[in-house]
Amino acid sequence: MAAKQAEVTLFPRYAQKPEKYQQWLSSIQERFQEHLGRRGLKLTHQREEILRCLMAAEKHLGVEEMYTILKKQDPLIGRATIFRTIKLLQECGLVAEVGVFQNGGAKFELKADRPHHDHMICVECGRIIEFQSPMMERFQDEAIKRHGFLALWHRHEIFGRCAACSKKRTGTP
Amino acid sequence: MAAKQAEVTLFPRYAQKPEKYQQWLSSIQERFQEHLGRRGLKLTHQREEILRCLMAAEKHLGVEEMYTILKKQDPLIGRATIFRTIKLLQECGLVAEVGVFQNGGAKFELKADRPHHDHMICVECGRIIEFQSPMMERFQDEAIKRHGFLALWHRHEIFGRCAACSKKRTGTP
DNA sequence: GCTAATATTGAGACTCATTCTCAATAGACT
DNA sequence: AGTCTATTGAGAATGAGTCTCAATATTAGC
Ligand SMILES: [Mn+2]
Ligand SMILES: [Mn+2]
Ligand SMILES: [Zn+2]
Ligand SMILES: [Zn+2]
Repeated sequence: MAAKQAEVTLFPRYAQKPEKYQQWLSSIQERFQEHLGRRGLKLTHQREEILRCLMAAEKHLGVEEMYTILKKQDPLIGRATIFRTIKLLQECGLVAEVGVFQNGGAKFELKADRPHHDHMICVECGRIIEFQSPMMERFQDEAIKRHGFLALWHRHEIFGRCAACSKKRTGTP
Repeated sequence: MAAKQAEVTLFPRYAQKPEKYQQWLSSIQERFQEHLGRRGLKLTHQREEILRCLMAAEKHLGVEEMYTILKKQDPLIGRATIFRTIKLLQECGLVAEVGVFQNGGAKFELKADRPHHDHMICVECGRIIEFQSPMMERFQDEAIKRHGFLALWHRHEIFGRCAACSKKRTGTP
């Protein structure tokens, strides 16, 4: 096969350290492989490429976007395979869904090794702002305990206008 | 028309005070009417019934459920009208969407005059637990400010197993 | 490397929530 | 009542996501 390495944009925190990046890359791939092994599933080129696509993209990707990207390398790839693979990646905690907004479909992001964060989504320009609030998480945990709930995952999304779009508004009434 | 009053289950907090309930009912209807008026829209029987349906039900309702309920009084009502009306009610802040979960469609709840709350959703039995955490909201607001974001609404849903379903599990490995 | 057993794939059919279209009708105003 | 609109419901259309199935790729064992 010896296909030329996909032209990935380096994840910013690894921009200056390609060795580290390679390490990170394989650690994640291993984690995926392990999950597959545990369930008697196989590692295929498609699954590898789909994971690579999510690792390379430094943003929240929709299935259609991934399809467009992946088709360049593998014109025969099918949407169904992307959906199926994303599901597998979610199962093993490598990928999270974000921003199931009214219009288009869901978006996904690589979650591996990234600290937990939530999202503010601009309804004007679609920008997704990531934010962290340890305090918020802490009181969330408290509420969960208070109700004897067993939390598996959560979704906290704030919809509104980003700073840029708010500014634009005030200029034109 | 003089149709017999819909057989509504009283909202619990008004169970002992029917006069207060009537008052609440009309205050909400007025608010809806006002919104319609402001946009040159008309108040129709269907719109009234749909709002009444949401007021009477004391839970989070899906469109299909509402359709079933409403058909009993008006066998000709159409799903499209329900969708359209819900959208109007959301616009004027009377109704909120909750728990767009993987499977079936969205659920809705009457929001008018109820204090803000978030949801824990049991992935086993579908139960929806409402909870409040002023502290959480407070730190959320802080994060919003920090990012210069203008929040319009938010969705904070925790998925997992409710206390009852957790208990059931521990009994059978 | 070759084979057998099994999982995977992609095309396209399918599902199902939501939206759209449009001709008939109902609401608001005078 | 009459006029001017907005609304309605039936059914078609859309679109994300899932399913089916025959062809193919992967893996483990030789
Ligand atoms: Mn994110
Ligand atoms: Mn609620
Ligand atoms: Zn914006
Ligand atoms: Zn439960």
